[in-house]
Amino acid sequence: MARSHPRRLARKPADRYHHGDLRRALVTEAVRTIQAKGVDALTLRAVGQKLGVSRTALYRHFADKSALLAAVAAEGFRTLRLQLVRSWEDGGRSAEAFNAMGVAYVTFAITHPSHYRVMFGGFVRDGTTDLELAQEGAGAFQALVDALVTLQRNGLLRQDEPFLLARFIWAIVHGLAMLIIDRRLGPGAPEPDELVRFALARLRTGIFI
Amino acid sequence: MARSHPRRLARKPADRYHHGDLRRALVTEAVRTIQAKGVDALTLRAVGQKLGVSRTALYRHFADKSALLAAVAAEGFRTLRLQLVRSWEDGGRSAEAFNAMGVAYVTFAITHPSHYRVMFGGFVRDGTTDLELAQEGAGAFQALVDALVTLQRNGLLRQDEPFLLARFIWAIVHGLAMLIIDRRLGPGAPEPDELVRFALARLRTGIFI
DNA sequence: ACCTGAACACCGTTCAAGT
DNA sequence: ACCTGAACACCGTTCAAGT
Repeated sequence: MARSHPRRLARKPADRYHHGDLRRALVTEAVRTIQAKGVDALTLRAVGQKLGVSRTALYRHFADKSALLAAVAAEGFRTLRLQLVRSWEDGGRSAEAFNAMGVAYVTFAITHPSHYRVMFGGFVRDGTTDLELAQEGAGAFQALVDALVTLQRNGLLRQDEPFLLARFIWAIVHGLAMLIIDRRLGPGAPEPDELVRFALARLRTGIFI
Repeated sequence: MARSHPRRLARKPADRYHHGDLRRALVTEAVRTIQAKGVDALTLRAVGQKLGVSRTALYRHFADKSALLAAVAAEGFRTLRLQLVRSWEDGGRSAEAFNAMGVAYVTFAITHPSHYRVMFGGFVRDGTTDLELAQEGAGAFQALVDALVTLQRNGLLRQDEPFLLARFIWAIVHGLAMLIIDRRLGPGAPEPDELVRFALARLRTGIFI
């Protein structure tokens, strides 16, 4: 009965230090804020406040705001890779599964537009070569390369240099995703699915006569 | 001989008001700063100072920073359109000229990475539908559509719906441009020219067997 | 080691006031 | 109409100090 007013929120948590993995909690909270209100709305002060931690506690785990954003981007690439691999494997590593990968890629971007922008929008400071970010980015790319190599082995795809081919495919889905997110395709634009389907169909036949 | 120290810079310009078109000067200076030091380095205070104007003079011509960035983006789309049209016409509106347009697009982005990012990076406030920006963006897109329609008329291109086809092509060059700018293609990536050439070659044959 | 509050330098924006 | 300086609210970051 030491507390006289149990209904009131305590000003300080029982344990003064953050319990568990503060670094992880910071990234999660940052992702949540970015998804909900956009990158511009992300402030270190608000993130700290949300976690019941001072606004400078973050500097124990990240060099600066850019480093936090790099972690957010890395997290995004990990999620993206998992979804790509799932589409590929669930579809039986077939040409149809390749199709599903393309749709999954664009769907991820449309579903998490702000997060996707952090992954690609140049928010991470230029000089920085964040190791985790580089690895996760390369990992997502590798999922695409693996699928292409498999298709080539099965005689379904031209024998182009796999990395060059992968960069080309990546540019297509990335371009589609970005244009859709930025609402640059105009009001009369077709649905994302239709765009992806058209792109894949033209990759099948070429566009020239 | 009223001035006792001619060598010293005058604190104030002879005429207290900015001469000529301040709006135009603000955009030009913003473009210059962005190109030289990136979007993050753009501050309204610095722009004003560079033009010998107070830091709030800008608000006579733009609602806020986002509106200035919209004008910067619109300017970028205009320049891009001019370069696309020039490549198309100088190449004789041929299939080869179409090729040149693709190279010109990616070249523009690589030559003006920060400016290009402003055009697409979601810097312009979401709610805003800046008229000038919408028009210039549509104009650049139309240059691509016109070229495609001409190629179709000449029997060089499949008779797909031109706008759908244009969005597909746009996604490809935009995706290539963004990945290159963001240095996402890795250290072993081929030169931009090679990427564009490969993309166009695969658009010719398709990628499947 | 990890966290804190106070302080610093900086920014976009507003506003009453000047010509 | 166009421009100005002062002021406001906000932010990332630093730092000496606490446990």
